Amino acid sequence: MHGTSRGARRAPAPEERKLDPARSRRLLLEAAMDEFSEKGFAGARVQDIADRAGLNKQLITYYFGGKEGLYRELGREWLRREATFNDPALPFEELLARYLRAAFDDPRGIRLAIWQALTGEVGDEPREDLSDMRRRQAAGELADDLDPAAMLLMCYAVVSAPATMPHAVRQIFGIEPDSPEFRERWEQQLRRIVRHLAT
Amino acid sequence: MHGTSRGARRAPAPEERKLDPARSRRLLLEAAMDEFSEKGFAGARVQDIADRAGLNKQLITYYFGGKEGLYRELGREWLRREATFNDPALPFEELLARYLRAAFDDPRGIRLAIWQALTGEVGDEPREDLSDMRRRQAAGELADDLDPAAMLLMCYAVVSAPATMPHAVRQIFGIEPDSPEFRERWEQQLRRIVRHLAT
DNA sequence: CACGCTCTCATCTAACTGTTTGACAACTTC
DNA sequence: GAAGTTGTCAAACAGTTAGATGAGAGCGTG
Repeated sequence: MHGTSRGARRAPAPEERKLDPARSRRLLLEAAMDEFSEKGFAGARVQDIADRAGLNKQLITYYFGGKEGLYRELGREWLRREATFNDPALPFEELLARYLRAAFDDPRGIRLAIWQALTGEVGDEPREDLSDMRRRQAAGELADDLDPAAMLLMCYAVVSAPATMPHAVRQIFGIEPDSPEFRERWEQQLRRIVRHLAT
Repeated sequence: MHGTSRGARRAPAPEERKLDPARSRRLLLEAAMDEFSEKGFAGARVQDIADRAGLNKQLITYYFGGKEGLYRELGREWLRREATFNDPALPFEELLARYLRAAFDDPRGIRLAIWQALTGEVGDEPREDLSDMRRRQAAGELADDLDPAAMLLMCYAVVSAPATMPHAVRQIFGIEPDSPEFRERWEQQLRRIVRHLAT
């Protein structure tokens, strides 16, 4: 494209701008996250994404090269965010609770991941690091007869459960999966389960 | 093209009987289960279902009134099958293992359920019965401080996990979710977890 | 054999979807 | 302020899909 000769662009009108590429990109990505996490790739409509962003659908092609490009960009972006979470200093119980709350507050990432899993899309995510879990096991936070890998998968499963099987929540608990009551109850139970698995 | 009345149909499998409505229905349902569980409702193609069944796609309209009718029928059928499973005489650990093996042997039902959950379809499934779990808790199969409802949801989650998050399995365990190695390892770990939760 | 149910095949169409095209306004640069 | 670039939009386009229709073959039964 244009060479690096272009210096710092003139301050782009701090207040209100009619043409704001960065803003448009962001709006589209945000709208796409909503739509794709809600309906999946096949179910999502480019028109709906554009409508939600309040922009013309043609901009999806313009900025991302089409529906699929937008979808991929979304996956990449979310992967970046995902990485910065683990805190070795926290007790495992707290760490799990943190993940759980994040999942409740914004289930879109989880829904997107599940959809990718169901449609058999393979992301190039790196091998999961088990060293932290092993350390916790050595420190007595996890019983010796349990497999750190299995523990991790179980955690993924139970944190995602409210998002992936809301129908089961309604059936079993008789309350809405996103209600404060359920959030609290599920978190407390997970805490207890983790405690049981430490001994 | 078509003008010549083609009396020579392509060899219609001499020994196999044609014109068998029950068989056609079954073939279509089976093929539909494959396709829908694999690609979801929006992603599945009527043509593909017909191809897989080795039948004409028009029969889908003929027997089920269209794609959606077939989809609904599928949900109803699977619900019926699901019901007959619980065996109160079995130790909980064994019961869980049974569910797990069933899930491994045929993940289509689980995949379909997850897809329904993601797309927000509400089946009219009955309220889940917790009495058996309560009985087990009273009998000492589940620690007193744990919620039977939470236990049940956790079981659903961990049994479904290999089907709903195969990518996580590959990341964490480094093996294929449907490999015998993983099946065995996951079952053993779930058994141990259940044991931990009994005390 | 004639009749009705089962099934195949080819064709059509109506709707829908993602993308392309072209016009044009907003903005930058000189 | 003029020229050129970038951002945005509306309409047209091309591909796909589910479903309808009609002609007709296979097959059991009266």
